[in-house]
Amino acid sequence: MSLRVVFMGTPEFAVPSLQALVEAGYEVAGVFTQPDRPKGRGGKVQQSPVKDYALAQGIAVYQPNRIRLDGVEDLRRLAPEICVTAAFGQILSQEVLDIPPMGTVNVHASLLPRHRGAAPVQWAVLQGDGETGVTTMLTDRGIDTGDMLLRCACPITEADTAGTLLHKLSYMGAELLVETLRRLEKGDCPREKQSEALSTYDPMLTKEMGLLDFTEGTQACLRRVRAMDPWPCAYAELGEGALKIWKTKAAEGNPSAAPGTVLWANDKQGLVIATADGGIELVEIQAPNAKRMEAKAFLRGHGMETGKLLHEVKL
RNA sequence: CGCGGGGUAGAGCAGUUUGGUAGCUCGUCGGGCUCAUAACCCGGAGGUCGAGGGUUCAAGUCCCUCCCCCGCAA
Repeated sequence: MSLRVVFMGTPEFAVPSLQALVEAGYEVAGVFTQPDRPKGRGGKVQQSPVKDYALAQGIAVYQPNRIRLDGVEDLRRLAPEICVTAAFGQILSQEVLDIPPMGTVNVHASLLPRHRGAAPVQWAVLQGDGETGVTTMLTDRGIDTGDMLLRCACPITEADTAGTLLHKLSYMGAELLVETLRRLEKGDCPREKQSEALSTYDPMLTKEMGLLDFTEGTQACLRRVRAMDPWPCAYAELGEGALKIWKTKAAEGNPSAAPGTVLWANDKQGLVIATADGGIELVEIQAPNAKRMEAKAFLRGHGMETGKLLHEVKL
Protein backbone atom coordinates (compact mmCIF):
# COMPACT_ATOMS: atom_id res chain seq x y z
CA MET A 1 0.00 0.00 0.00
CA SER A 2 1.41 3.35 -0.93
CA LEU A 3 0.72 6.52 0.89
CA ARG A 4 -2.26 8.72 0.20
CA VAL A 5 -0.76 12.12 -0.52
CA VAL A 6 -2.07 15.63 -1.04
CA PHE A 7 0.30 17.84 -3.01
CA MET A 8 0.57 21.60 -2.72
CA GLY A 9 2.61 23.59 -5.20
CA THR A 10 2.37 26.25 -7.83
CA PRO A 11 5.21 27.13 -10.23
CA GLU A 12 7.35 25.17 -12.65
CA PHE A 13 9.70 24.18 -9.84
CA ALA A 14 6.98 22.10 -8.18
CA VAL A 15 5.94 20.10 -11.23
CA PRO A 16 8.74 17.49 -11.23
CA SER A 17 8.00 16.73 -7.58
CA LEU A 18 4.34 16.12 -8.28
CA GLN A 19 5.22 14.09 -11.33
CA ALA A 20 7.67 12.00 -9.34
CA LEU A 21 4.97 11.19 -6.79
CA VAL A 22 2.61 10.10 -9.51
CA GLU A 23 5.22 8.03 -11.30
CA ALA A 24 6.43 6.45 -8.07
CA GLY A 25 2.93 5.13 -7.60
CA TYR A 26 1.76 7.26 -4.72
CA GLU A 27 -1.94 7.92 -4.51
CA VAL A 28 -2.22 11.66 -5.10
CA ALA A 29 -5.65 12.39 -3.72
CA GLY A 30 -5.68 16.03 -4.64
CA VAL A 31 -3.57 19.04 -5.55
CA PHE A 32 -3.71 22.49 -4.03
CA THR A 33 -2.35 25.37 -6.07
CA GLN A 34 -2.68 29.14 -6.23
CA PRO A 35 -5.86 30.48 -7.86
CA ASP A 36 -5.81 31.36 -11.57
CA ARG A 37 -4.75 34.96 -11.92
CA PRO A 38 -4.55 37.50 -14.72
CA LYS A 39 -1.04 37.30 -16.02
CA GLY A 40 1.03 38.37 -18.94
CA ARG A 41 0.24 40.58 -21.87
CA GLY A 42 -3.42 41.22 -22.51
CA GLY A 43 -4.27 40.48 -18.90
CA LYS A 44 -5.37 36.95 -19.68
CA VAL A 45 -6.13 34.70 -16.76
CA GLN A 46 -3.64 31.87 -16.50
CA GLN A 47 -3.40 28.75 -14.40
CA SER A 48 -0.32 27.49 -12.64
CA PRO A 49 2.02 24.87 -14.17
CA VAL A 50 1.09 22.52 -11.34
CA LYS A 51 -2.58 22.85 -12.24
CA ASP A 52 -1.77 22.14 -15.89
CA TYR A 53 -0.05 18.91 -14.93
CA ALA A 54 -2.63 17.86 -12.36
CA LEU A 55 -5.51 18.32 -14.78
CA ALA A 56 -3.66 16.39 -17.46
CA GLN A 57 -3.31 13.53 -14.94
CA GLY A 58 -6.94 13.74 -13.94
CA ILE A 59 -6.11 14.75 -10.37
CA ALA A 60 -8.62 16.88 -8.45
CA VAL A 61 -7.43 20.50 -8.15
CA TYR A 62 -8.25 22.89 -5.31
CA GLN A 63 -7.47 26.61 -5.46
CA PRO A 64 -8.43 28.33 -2.23
CA ASN A 65 -7.36 31.93 -1.80
CA ARG A 66 -6.04 31.04 1.63
CA ILE A 67 -5.88 27.35 2.40
CA ARG A 68 -5.81 28.09 6.13
CA LEU A 69 -9.13 29.89 5.78
CA ASP A 70 -11.20 28.32 3.04
CA GLY A 71 -9.27 25.18 2.17
CA VAL A 72 -9.34 23.33 5.48
CA GLU A 73 -12.56 21.44 4.86
CA ASP A 74 -11.49 20.26 1.41
CA LEU A 75 -8.18 19.08 2.74
CA ARG A 76 -9.80 17.24 5.64
CA ARG A 77 -12.18 15.52 3.25
CA LEU A 78 -9.25 14.27 1.16
CA ALA A 79 -7.92 12.57 4.28
CA PRO A 80 -4.22 12.56 3.30
CA GLU A 81 -1.83 10.42 5.26
CA ILE A 82 0.88 12.89 4.38
CA CYS A 83 1.05 16.27 2.64
CA VAL A 84 3.82 17.47 0.35
CA THR A 85 4.52 21.11 -0.43
CA ALA A 86 6.87 22.54 -3.05
CA ALA A 87 6.84 26.28 -3.70
CA PHE A 88 3.16 26.47 -2.86
CA GLY A 89 3.12 30.15 -2.03
CA GLN A 90 0.76 30.02 0.90
CA ILE A 91 1.42 29.70 4.60
CA LEU A 92 -0.04 26.67 6.35
CA SER A 93 -1.75 27.12 9.71
CA GLN A 94 -1.43 24.64 12.57
CA GLU A 95 -4.95 23.51 11.76
CA VAL A 96 -3.82 22.56 8.27
CA LEU A 97 -0.60 20.97 9.51
CA ASP A 98 -2.55 18.83 11.97
CA ILE A 99 -4.61 17.14 9.27
CA PRO A 100 -2.14 14.62 7.79
CA PRO A 101 -1.07 12.16 10.51
CA MET A 102 2.41 11.73 9.05
CA GLY A 103 2.94 15.46 8.75
CA THR A 104 3.81 17.72 5.85
CA VAL A 105 7.03 17.39 3.89
CA ASN A 106 8.37 20.47 2.13
CA VAL A 107 10.84 20.51 -0.75
CA HIS A 108 13.02 23.57 -0.29
CA ALA A 109 15.60 24.77 -2.83
CA SER A 110 18.48 25.51 -0.52
CA LEU A 111 20.83 23.82 1.89
CA LEU A 112 18.93 24.73 5.01
CA PRO A 113 19.17 26.42 7.38
CA ARG A 114 20.71 28.86 4.93
CA HIS A 115 18.32 30.77 2.66
CA ARG A 116 14.94 30.27 4.17
CA GLY A 117 12.23 32.11 2.31
CA ALA A 118 10.67 32.28 -1.12
CA ALA A 119 13.74 33.00 -3.25
CA PRO A 120 16.52 30.78 -1.91
CA VAL A 121 18.25 30.06 -5.20
CA GLN A 122 18.35 33.66 -6.29
CA TRP A 123 19.89 34.73 -3.00
CA ALA A 124 22.44 31.95 -3.11
CA VAL A 125 23.63 33.19 -6.49
CA LEU A 126 23.48 36.84 -5.48
CA GLN A 127 25.58 36.25 -2.39
CA GLY A 128 28.16 34.24 -4.28
CA ASP A 129 27.59 30.88 -2.59
CA GLY A 130 29.74 28.12 -4.03
CA GLU A 131 26.96 25.60 -3.81
CA THR A 132 23.27 25.28 -3.26
CA GLY A 133 20.95 22.31 -3.14
CA VAL A 134 17.64 20.93 -2.03
CA THR A 135 16.48 20.01 1.42
CA THR A 136 13.39 18.05 2.38
CA MET A 137 11.95 19.03 5.73
CA LEU A 138 8.98 18.65 7.97
CA THR A 139 6.90 21.78 7.78
CA ASP A 140 6.05 23.56 11.00
CA ARG A 141 4.49 26.91 11.77
CA GLY A 142 7.52 28.99 10.80
CA ILE A 143 8.75 29.78 7.35
CA ASP A 144 11.11 26.97 6.34
CA THR A 145 12.02 26.37 9.98
CA GLY A 146 10.98 22.73 10.38
CA ASP A 147 13.26 19.78 10.99
CA MET A 148 15.43 18.75 8.06
CA LEU A 149 15.13 15.26 6.60
CA LEU A 150 17.33 14.71 3.52
CA ARG A 151 19.47 17.03 1.48
CA CYS A 152 21.37 17.06 -1.77
CA ALA A 153 23.96 19.62 -2.83
CA CYS A 154 24.64 21.15 -6.22
CA PRO A 155 27.58 23.38 -7.18
CA ILE A 156 26.93 26.85 -8.52
CA THR A 157 29.06 27.47 -11.58
CA GLU A 158 29.84 30.64 -13.49
CA ALA A 159 27.46 29.48 -16.18
CA ASP A 160 24.54 29.07 -13.79
CA THR A 161 21.71 31.52 -13.44
CA ALA A 162 18.90 31.33 -10.94
CA GLY A 163 16.87 29.86 -13.77
CA THR A 164 19.25 27.07 -14.70
CA LEU A 165 19.72 26.14 -11.05
CA LEU A 166 16.02 26.16 -10.32
CA HIS A 167 15.56 23.81 -13.22
CA LYS A 168 18.24 21.40 -12.00
CA LEU A 169 17.07 21.61 -8.40
CA SER A 170 13.48 20.92 -9.35
CA TYR A 171 14.49 17.49 -10.63
CA MET A 172 16.93 16.92 -7.82
CA GLY A 173 14.17 17.82 -5.40
CA ALA A 174 11.74 15.44 -7.03
CA GLU A 175 14.13 12.51 -6.55
CA LEU A 176 14.91 13.53 -3.02
CA LEU A 177 11.22 13.82 -2.24
CA VAL A 178 10.48 10.26 -3.30
CA GLU A 179 13.44 8.97 -1.32
CA THR A 180 12.28 10.96 1.69
CA LEU A 181 8.78 9.49 1.56
CA ARG A 182 10.15 5.98 1.15
CA ARG A 183 12.33 6.35 4.20
CA LEU A 184 9.60 7.97 6.23
CA GLU A 185 7.41 4.98 5.44
CA LYS A 186 10.15 2.59 6.48
CA GLY A 187 10.78 4.68 9.54
CA ASP A 188 14.49 5.17 8.95
CA CYS A 189 14.52 8.75 7.71
CA PRO A 190 17.05 10.95 9.51
CA ARG A 191 15.71 14.06 11.13
CA GLU A 192 17.71 17.02 12.30
CA LYS A 193 16.79 20.32 13.89
CA GLN A 194 17.89 23.46 12.08
CA SER A 195 20.55 25.54 13.71
CA GLU A 196 19.03 28.92 14.37
CA ALA A 197 22.48 30.42 14.64
CA LEU A 198 23.37 29.40 11.09
CA SER A 199 19.99 30.21 9.60
CA THR A 200 19.31 33.07 7.23
CA TYR A 201 15.99 34.32 5.93
CA ASP A 202 15.85 36.02 2.56
CA PRO A 203 12.96 38.20 1.40
CA MET A 204 11.11 37.77 -1.86
CA LEU A 205 12.62 39.44 -4.89
CA THR A 206 11.29 42.72 -6.20
CA LYS A 207 11.83 44.30 -9.57
CA GLU A 208 13.98 46.99 -8.02
CA MET A 209 16.49 44.34 -6.97
CA GLY A 210 17.39 43.95 -10.62
CA LEU A 211 18.93 47.42 -10.76
CA LEU A 212 22.66 47.14 -11.36
CA ASP A 213 24.80 49.39 -9.24
CA PHE A 214 28.07 50.00 -11.05
CA THR A 215 29.56 51.51 -7.93
CA GLU A 216 29.69 47.93 -6.71
CA GLY A 217 32.52 45.79 -7.93
CA THR A 218 32.47 43.82 -11.15
CA GLN A 219 31.93 40.48 -9.40
CA ALA A 220 28.89 41.77 -7.52
CA CYS A 221 27.39 43.02 -10.80
CA LEU A 222 28.05 39.70 -12.53
CA ARG A 223 26.34 37.85 -9.70
CA ARG A 224 23.32 40.10 -9.75
CA VAL A 225 22.83 39.48 -13.46
CA ARG A 226 22.89 35.72 -12.92
CA ALA A 227 20.70 35.88 -9.82
CA MET A 228 17.98 37.97 -11.47
CA ASP A 229 17.74 35.72 -14.54
CA PRO A 230 15.02 34.92 -15.57
CA TRP A 231 13.10 37.18 -13.20
CA PRO A 232 13.08 40.05 -12.55
CA CYS A 233 16.12 40.43 -14.85
CA ALA A 234 18.99 42.78 -14.12
CA TYR A 235 18.79 46.20 -15.68
CA ALA A 236 20.53 49.54 -15.87
CA GLU A 237 18.88 52.91 -16.07
CA LEU A 238 19.15 54.84 -19.31
CA GLY A 239 18.40 58.45 -20.14
CA GLU A 240 14.98 57.14 -21.02
CA GLY A 241 13.77 53.78 -19.81
CA ALA A 242 15.76 50.79 -18.70
CA LEU A 243 18.23 48.49 -20.40
CA LYS A 244 17.66 44.90 -19.43
CA ILE A 245 20.86 42.94 -19.07
CA TRP A 246 20.84 39.19 -19.61
CA LYS A 247 24.45 38.19 -19.95
CA THR A 248 27.65 39.83 -18.85
CA LYS A 249 31.32 39.10 -18.39
CA ALA A 250 34.20 40.79 -16.67
CA ALA A 251 36.12 43.28 -18.78
CA GLU A 252 39.06 45.58 -18.42
CA GLY A 253 38.12 48.87 -16.82
CA ASN A 254 39.50 52.36 -16.81
CA PRO A 255 40.49 53.62 -13.35
CA SER A 256 39.94 57.22 -14.31
CA ALA A 257 36.36 56.66 -15.49
CA ALA A 258 33.48 56.99 -13.04
CA PRO A 259 31.50 53.81 -12.39
CA GLY A 260 28.69 53.63 -14.92
CA THR A 261 30.69 55.25 -17.72
CA VAL A 262 30.32 53.73 -21.18
CA LEU A 263 33.89 52.71 -21.99
CA TRP A 264 33.29 50.98 -25.30
CA ALA A 265 30.28 50.74 -27.56
CA ASN A 266 31.01 49.14 -30.90
CA ASP A 267 30.40 45.83 -32.55
CA LYS A 268 34.00 44.72 -32.21
CA GLN A 269 34.69 45.32 -28.54
CA GLY A 270 31.11 45.26 -27.43
CA LEU A 271 29.44 47.36 -24.78
CA VAL A 272 31.67 47.84 -21.76
CA ILE A 273 30.76 49.80 -18.64
CA ALA A 274 33.10 50.95 -15.87
CA THR A 275 32.50 49.56 -12.38
CA ALA A 276 34.06 50.45 -9.05
CA ASP A 277 36.98 48.10 -9.55
CA GLY A 278 37.12 47.40 -13.28
CA GLY A 279 34.70 46.95 -16.09
CA ILE A 280 31.81 44.77 -17.14
CA GLU A 281 30.85 43.83 -20.66
CA LEU A 282 27.13 43.75 -21.33
CA VAL A 283 27.05 40.77 -23.67
CA GLU A 284 23.35 40.23 -24.13
CA ILE A 285 20.90 43.06 -23.61
CA GLN A 286 17.32 44.05 -24.25
CA ALA A 287 16.38 47.63 -25.03
CA PRO A 288 12.89 48.95 -24.22
CA ASN A 289 10.31 47.52 -26.62
CA ALA A 290 12.95 45.38 -28.23
CA LYS A 291 13.77 41.76 -28.08
CA ARG A 292 16.74 40.41 -26.31
CA MET A 293 19.90 40.29 -28.41
CA GLU A 294 23.66 40.38 -28.32
CA ALA A 295 24.91 43.85 -27.50
CA LYS A 296 27.24 43.72 -30.50
CA ALA A 297 24.26 43.12 -32.76
CA PHE A 298 22.35 45.90 -31.09
CA LEU A 299 25.20 48.31 -31.70
CA ARG A 300 25.17 47.63 -35.45
CA GLY A 301 21.82 49.30 -35.69
CA HIS A 302 22.12 51.85 -32.89
CA GLY A 303 24.93 54.26 -32.21
CA MET A 304 25.93 54.74 -28.60
CA GLU A 305 28.24 57.47 -27.40
CA THR A 306 31.17 56.46 -25.24
CA GLY A 307 32.48 58.48 -22.33
CA LYS A 308 29.00 59.26 -20.99
CA LEU A 309 27.35 57.65 -18.02
CA LEU A 310 25.02 54.87 -19.08
CA HIS A 311 22.09 56.41 -17.25
CA GLU A 312 22.47 59.54 -19.38
CA VAL A 313 22.52 57.69 -22.68
CA LYS A 314 19.52 58.08 -24.97
CA LEU A 315 18.95 55.36 -27.51
C1' C B 1 -11.68 44.04 -24.80
C1' G B 2 -5.50 46.83 -19.54
C1' C B 3 -1.52 50.45 -22.10
C1' G B 4 2.26 50.47 -25.81
C1' G B 5 6.46 49.18 -29.57
C1' G B 6 7.66 46.14 -33.67
C1' G B 7 7.98 42.28 -38.14
C1' U B 8 12.59 45.36 -44.66
C1' A B 9 19.33 40.38 -47.17
C1' G B 10 22.41 35.58 -42.41
C1' A B 11 22.42 39.70 -37.90
C1' G B 12 21.14 44.76 -36.17
C1' C B 13 18.65 48.99 -38.19
C1' A B 14 16.98 53.33 -41.74
C1' G B 15 13.28 54.27 -45.35
C1' U B 16 6.54 54.65 -44.43
C1' U B 17 4.58 61.46 -42.59
C1' U B 18 4.85 63.93 -48.64
C1' G B 19 3.35 56.46 -53.11
C1' G B 20 7.75 56.71 -58.29
C1' U B 21 14.51 51.83 -59.70
C1' A B 22 15.24 48.88 -51.76
C1' G B 23 19.51 51.51 -48.42
C1' C B 24 23.20 51.60 -43.97
C1' U B 25 26.42 49.01 -40.43
C1' C B 26 28.12 43.97 -39.78
C1' G B 27 28.72 39.13 -41.53
C1' U B 28 29.72 36.16 -45.93
C1' C B 29 32.39 35.09 -50.83
C1' G B 30 36.42 36.80 -54.26
C1' G B 31 40.64 40.09 -55.08
C1' G B 32 44.27 43.73 -53.28
C1' C B 33 47.32 46.19 -49.52
C1' U B 34 50.18 46.35 -44.63
C1' C B 35 55.76 44.62 -39.99
C1' A B 36 51.12 45.37 -37.71
C1' U B 37 45.73 46.73 -36.10
C1' A B 38 38.52 46.87 -33.48
C1' A B 39 42.67 47.13 -39.68
C1' C B 40 42.15 49.31 -44.60
C1' C B 41 40.87 49.44 -50.13
C1' C B 42 38.19 47.20 -54.48
C1' G B 43 34.48 43.87 -56.21
C1' G B 44 30.35 40.14 -55.76
C1' A B 45 26.36 37.16 -53.89
C1' G B 46 22.21 37.48 -50.98
C1' G B 47 15.14 40.67 -50.27
C1' U B 48 8.13 37.26 -52.75
C1' C B 49 9.79 44.51 -47.51
C1' G B 50 5.30 38.92 -41.81
C1' A B 51 0.48 36.86 -44.77
C1' G B 52 -3.92 37.87 -47.64
C1' G B 53 -7.13 41.28 -49.95
C1' G B 54 -8.19 46.44 -51.67
C1' U B 55 -7.12 51.57 -53.87
C1' U B 56 -3.69 53.28 -57.88
C1' C B 57 -0.62 54.09 -64.16
C1' A B 58 2.56 52.81 -59.90
C1' A B 59 2.42 50.32 -52.92
C1' G B 60 7.85 48.71 -48.17
C1' U B 61 4.95 53.42 -48.14
C1' C B 62 -2.35 54.52 -48.27
C1' C B 63 -7.08 51.32 -46.58
C1' C B 64 -9.16 46.53 -44.44
C1' U B 65 -8.38 41.53 -42.35
C1' C B 66 -5.22 37.97 -40.16
C1' C B 67 -0.56 35.75 -38.08
C1' C B 68 3.83 36.29 -35.16
C1' C B 69 7.46 38.88 -31.69
C1' C B 70 8.45 42.25 -27.75
C1' G B 71 8.14 46.38 -23.66
C1' C B 72 5.02 48.21 -19.49
C1' A B 73 1.40 46.97 -16.06
C1' A B 74 -0.57 42.82 -13.22
